[in-house]
Amino acid sequence: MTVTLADVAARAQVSPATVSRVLNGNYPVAAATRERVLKAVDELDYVLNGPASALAASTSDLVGVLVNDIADPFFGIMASAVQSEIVGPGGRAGGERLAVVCNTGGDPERELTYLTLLQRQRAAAVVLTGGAIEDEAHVAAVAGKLRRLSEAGTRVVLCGRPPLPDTDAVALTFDNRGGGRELTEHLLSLGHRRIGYVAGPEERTTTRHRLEGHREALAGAGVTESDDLVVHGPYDRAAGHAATVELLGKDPSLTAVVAANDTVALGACAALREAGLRIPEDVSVAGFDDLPFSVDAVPALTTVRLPLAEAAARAGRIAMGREAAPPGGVDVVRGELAVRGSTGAPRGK
Amino acid sequence: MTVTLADVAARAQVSPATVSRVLNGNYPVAAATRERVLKAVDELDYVLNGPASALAASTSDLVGVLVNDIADPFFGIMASAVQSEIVGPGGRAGGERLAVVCNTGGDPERELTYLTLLQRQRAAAVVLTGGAIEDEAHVAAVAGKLRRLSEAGTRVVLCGRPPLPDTDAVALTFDNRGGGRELTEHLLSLGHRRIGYVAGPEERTTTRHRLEGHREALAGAGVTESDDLVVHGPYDRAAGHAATVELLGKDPSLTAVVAANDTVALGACAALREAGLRIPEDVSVAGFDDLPFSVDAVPALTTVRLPLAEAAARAGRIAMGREAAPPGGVDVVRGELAVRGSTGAPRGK
DNA sequence: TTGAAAGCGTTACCAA
DNA sequence: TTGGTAACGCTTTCAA
Repeated sequence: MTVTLADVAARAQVSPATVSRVLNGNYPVAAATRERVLKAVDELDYVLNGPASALAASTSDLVGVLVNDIADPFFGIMASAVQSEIVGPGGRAGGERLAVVCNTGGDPERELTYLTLLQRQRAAAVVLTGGAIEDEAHVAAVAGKLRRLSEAGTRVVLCGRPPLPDTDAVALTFDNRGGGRELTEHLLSLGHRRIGYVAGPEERTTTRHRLEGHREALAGAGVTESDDLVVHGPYDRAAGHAATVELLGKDPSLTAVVAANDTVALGACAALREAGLRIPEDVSVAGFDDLPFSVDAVPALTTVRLPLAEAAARAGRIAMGREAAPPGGVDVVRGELAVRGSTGAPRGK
Repeated sequence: MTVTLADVAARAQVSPATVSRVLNGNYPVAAATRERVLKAVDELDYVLNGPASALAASTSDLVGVLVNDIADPFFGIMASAVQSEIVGPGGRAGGERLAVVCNTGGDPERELTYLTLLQRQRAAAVVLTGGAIEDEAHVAAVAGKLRRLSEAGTRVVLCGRPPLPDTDAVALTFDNRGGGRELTEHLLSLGHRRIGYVAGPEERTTTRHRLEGHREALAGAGVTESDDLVVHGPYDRAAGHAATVELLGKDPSLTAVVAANDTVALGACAALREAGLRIPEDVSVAGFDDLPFSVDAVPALTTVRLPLAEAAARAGRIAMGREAAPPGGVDVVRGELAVRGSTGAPRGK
């Protein structure tokens, strides 16, 4: 029915072994022979059987990418950056790798399930993106799974979450605490004192670190007026909207809002507009990430840029072993502060 | 090294065949035996070897999802909807399917490459989402690939693009033309006459159909002032921004802008704001899709809602054969008009 | 540089 | 209901 390696071999008058070698390009093959094989492949319209190949070689050309929310552009960027970096060895011909994007929805169970599924597929690498859940049992479970994966030859990369000790997973982390601090320091330097903070979901590393940075900045400036202006919620627009409404209820006189994430920032902006407030004249909004649509969707948005795509790309390279893993298996991408537009000082009063 | 089916069989005192049956749940197995097997699986921490299983069964539990731009929330929604629908037969235990999201970037070559890669993986199904490229040679090439895939047992679904004759691919199409017409009719009914149109990339089915609907509406109303106010560009923010600037240059007095897509609409809004125009007081903006962030990011945005998630979910069901394919293999999701907020009539003048 | 052949871990058919 | 056992299609020593 379907064309197999043997068929190609027969037509090219060589052994199956030779065809395999040509296709994988990992062994010397005479030019003339290679020609003949390639011609046969073409004429027969032969497509390698991935599963068979994976079984024999005990590794597949699949790379798993776990994301918390695939509908969030943040993870779209991560996924596409990884995807563009995962060409494996084999160059032009057989270096094709396939990214399997797994949407965990931030759910611990699904995270584990997907890890098992990827283990089952004998994935070449697994990249876990975004903040991790801070539950001891779950962290241990994930670490265990990752250990098992590495043992089976799967390269593991953590991108945007803390390193996991006792694991040979490479970690690429963002400086969430530092970024959070700088963001709030910036607002403080503009004269803001009553700053609302829309935090991410509880028990998430990114949430905690960014918030800690915010609090450090406030403490450093001796500002206490904003201490109670913190509301937690999921990393989505609706939550940003709801949280901002709540903050305005708590303190209608606040002059700035920090959103723990850009998607959340858009929801915050919507809530402010609905309340009849102008951005940035009445209230300044600061988002954390640097999504393409945030740049001009909200003019004068103050952002702390995290070079996401680059970081994700590096994660991909590290996953594939094309770049030496950093000492200790940990690397940090420093947040870069970028202030745009005319984000204003608090309105006089 | 790694645990195999045989190990489990040995420990459970049964044959490998029986273990396989328990794991797949497709053959009757005595309750007591099943217990024993499951216990052994658990104790040994056994994980099925996907490639081996796929080789033997000549089908994998991978489902490919081709998207034009994974960083666009539109496709994120599609992908996650498909992902939540692809549980295969095998219920609780082994029904786990993995979605392989492939980012074509709208590039014909990559589309074909990914199709080959999925064929290589012996994917259980392939879902092609978003508008198709209107190049005869390319369409033929894709049709050929899809034919080959179906022959090999892969279910093929087209979601948001026209059906492919001579193919047993199920097509789920959006009524782009009708939606485009209604959108512009709505603006016309409000009194707008000079309406700019930011179209998608040329040679794309969605671009053409939506634009045709727009022109139908104009022609139907006998309006000719807007005939030259059409600019093409990619489906992204930057293009929406640039196109709007260009449109304003062509006709500074336009009172409405239709964007062929929500992402584009956001760029258009940004350009209008930069030009000092207010939305919707000075210029009304109408976006085509119904992305979560468009709803309140742009108050009073007029949108034609396409029930994306539902459509994608149905595509998943159809792909998996859980729902009868519609007669002729084609189904149409009708655009639904939703007018929100206070999208205004043109300013007096 | 090339060929022969032994796996790789499951599935599924045929018996029992 | 269960066991035995050929495939499945490729990779990879080992020899030549």
